[in-house]
Amino acid sequence: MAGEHRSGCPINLSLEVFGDKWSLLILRDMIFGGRRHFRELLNGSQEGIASNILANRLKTLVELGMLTRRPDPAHKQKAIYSLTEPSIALVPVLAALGAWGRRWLPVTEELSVRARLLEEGGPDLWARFMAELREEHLGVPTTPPPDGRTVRDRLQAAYLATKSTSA
Amino acid sequence: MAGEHRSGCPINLSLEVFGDKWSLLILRDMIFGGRRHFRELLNGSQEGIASNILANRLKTLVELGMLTRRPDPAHKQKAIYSLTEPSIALVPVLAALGAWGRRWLPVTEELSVRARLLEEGGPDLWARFMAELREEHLGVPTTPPPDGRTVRDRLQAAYLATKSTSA
DNA sequence: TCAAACCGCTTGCATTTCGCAACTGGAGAG
DNA sequence: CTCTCCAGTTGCGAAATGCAAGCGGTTTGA
Repeated sequence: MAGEHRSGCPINLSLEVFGDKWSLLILRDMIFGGRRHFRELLNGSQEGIASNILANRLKTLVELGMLTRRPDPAHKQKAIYSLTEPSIALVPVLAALGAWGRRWLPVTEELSVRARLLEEGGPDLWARFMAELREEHLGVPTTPPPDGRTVRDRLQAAYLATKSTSA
Repeated sequence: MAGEHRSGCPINLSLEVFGDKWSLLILRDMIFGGRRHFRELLNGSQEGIASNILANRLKTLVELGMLTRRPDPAHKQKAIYSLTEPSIALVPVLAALGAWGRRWLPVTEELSVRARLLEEGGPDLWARFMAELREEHLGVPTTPPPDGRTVRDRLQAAYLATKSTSA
């Protein structure tokens, strides 16, 4: 499975992990949307991923160590997907990518407000967000949110507020 | 050509631009390797891109506004590709991606030393590098390098030094 | 108790993209 | 005049993509 690499360049190796149109969107939905189950990822996808492609990407992301998969103890047929440290560490990459896309591409207001907040928050906000993800996905305890709301809640609230005013 | 977008999310739109295994490598070779011609990109590619794929990607990158193409006045059959402001603005994204890949993937020492310097240099170094790229590709004058060497020269020198010691 | 909805996928199949190798017409150099 | 270089192009088999339908099992709600 660990096939040959085209080169040992960090950018190339990164592209070998998520150099396709879907993998990074799945990670985005898990990171920012808090999705953990197959159906949540399938039905919640803004872009409409097909189930076979989702299944295939989840499998390879698990094989690559970007995700882990375990059965849901409360629901025998559900599987829970969790982020790993490498995928949590993508937060700054997603922030940079979101900032670039927001500046140069025809984004919609409501779907880019999260990117704006993440950009404005800077490395401190990213670190806080990553700590919350570690708690949620890896069980690593963190301090409670400074203002009582998690970073994801704040991003989500901003998204919903923008959506309602632009509707 | 400006077909439909799957969504207005900045991450998704970014992936629609370079969500494949080659486009970002071409931009990387132009940004860090200083390549401007088809043959330079074809023969200099660490990863061995095929000529039809290179031609196809250059065409779509031009159509998307990430590159411009013009004939070489000194050599009638040569074409010169130039970065545009959006592609120059990818420097922070490439820095973040390189830093991530360097930390989590099996990179080689010589091919990741550039990523390390870029990470250590931080936003100031990125801004300096982007100014040099604007001068080189867009004709926007900038101040001479503070220490007499361009950022790309410094990155390249570090790469060559690492390569010779690990050979 | 039993049907309906939901669970994570899998399968079949048509379309698109990828990628190798060979090749093209034209220009530059000696 | 010929050899090399130039930016691609063409043909074609292999692989990936994507749509729609289906699968065996589980949970839910009446």
